[in-house]
Amino acid sequence: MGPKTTRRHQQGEESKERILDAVIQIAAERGYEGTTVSLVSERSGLPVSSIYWHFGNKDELIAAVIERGFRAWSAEQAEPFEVDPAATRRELIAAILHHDVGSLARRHPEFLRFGLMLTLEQRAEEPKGRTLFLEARETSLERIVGGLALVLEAERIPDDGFARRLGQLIIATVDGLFLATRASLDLDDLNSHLDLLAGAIDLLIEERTPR
Amino acid sequence: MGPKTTRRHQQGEESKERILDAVIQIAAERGYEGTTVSLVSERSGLPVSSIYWHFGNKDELIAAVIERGFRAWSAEQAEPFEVDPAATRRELIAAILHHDVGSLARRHPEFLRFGLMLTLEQRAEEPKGRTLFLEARETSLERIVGGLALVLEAERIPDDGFARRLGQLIIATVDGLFLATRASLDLDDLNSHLDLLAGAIDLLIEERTPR
DNA sequence: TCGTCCCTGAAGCGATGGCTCCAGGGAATA
DNA sequence: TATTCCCTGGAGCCATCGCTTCAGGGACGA
Repeated sequence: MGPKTTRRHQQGEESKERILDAVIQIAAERGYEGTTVSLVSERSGLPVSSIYWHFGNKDELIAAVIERGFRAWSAEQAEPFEVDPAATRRELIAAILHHDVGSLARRHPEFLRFGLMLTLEQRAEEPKGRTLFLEARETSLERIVGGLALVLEAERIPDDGFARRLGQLIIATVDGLFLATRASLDLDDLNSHLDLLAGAIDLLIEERTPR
Repeated sequence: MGPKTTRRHQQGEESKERILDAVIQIAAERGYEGTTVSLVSERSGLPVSSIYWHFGNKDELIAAVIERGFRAWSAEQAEPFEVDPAATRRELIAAILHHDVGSLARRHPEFLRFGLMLTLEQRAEEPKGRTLFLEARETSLERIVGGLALVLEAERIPDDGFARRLGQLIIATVDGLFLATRASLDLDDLNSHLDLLAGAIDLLIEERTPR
């Protein structure tokens, strides 16, 4: 399975990375349709034939960049993330928000931006990259719902889909806040809005807590 | 100022409408770049030359469709909207949400969808339509902030930008929820999430109320 | 009935889209 | 040194892109 000519193979991997770097940059600016192979070639400094040699066609190229982005983000999510045991519930929720979704907006803005574009689009035949992004998003939802379910359980709140609804609300809000950074909101505002959101979620849970 | 040949002029207006109908349909599916004049011609049944005769070029065409969408939505927002005087604050907030922003998602989904695409995009020269959409969005924010400010005032909560932050949170959430309808959320869920959001806003205000 | 003006139809411009082909170059292996 | 295999370079295919041009057709006021 291993490559025969290591050195040469390594250079190929580097080329792939350079190409994908160019793709995510362009795609985040101009969307699927606006991402042209010749532009990718120009910005990456590699010839068109290399792009096709590595990725086969445009759809696979786009899919590859989504996959790489999701992998990078997943790796970060998997990092253990410690919380002060004395933290309030609200602080705990805020921590989840910042770690799980806020990080996406902060550390992989191009990935999220392009992913949201793909989400909005709809063409005759679904780009592979769109499917991948939606799956990634679903995975992320499950993660958040899992975290919320633990919180609800600790409060003895029966979870009849409540955690899921909260999770959907959270993801939606973060998406929307990120979108707003494309208009007039700046990144610092985004973080403070995340805290506001954490407060709102906390209060919604409080309201449901039996006593 | 009036048209000379009324009948012919009227037909021209109808053609314009048919063209814009085709544009918003295509643009909501495929974005700015994916909206080609020849496709618009095909779907509207009118020749390319008519499109250019009416709108001059592609950028103006896109701008016109955004403008029409915003006008339609504004007209609806301007409609008086009555609230039960006995309504709770939460119900009042929910009513504002449904009337001001929810209506956009429900009644002009293509407009919102395309607008969000434009918001995400960024090309060398900003399309006129994008600027228009962002202005529309700003107007809408002011409206909501105005409504919230009244609520805060009634509760004697000092408004040091709190209303604006809530407004931004609301718009972001609605955008995000709409986005989610492009993935897996259905429209009924959107409405129930709006109520959840109204509850969250209500609780955030409650928390700030001096007593 | 005539001329005017709004709009349409068809043809076609240069540029660019995705994609293919194929002759190599150059490191690794024999 | 000879051979193999990964990758690159560049020319070029055909379709379609945005956009333009211009000769009319048809309803109107005169």
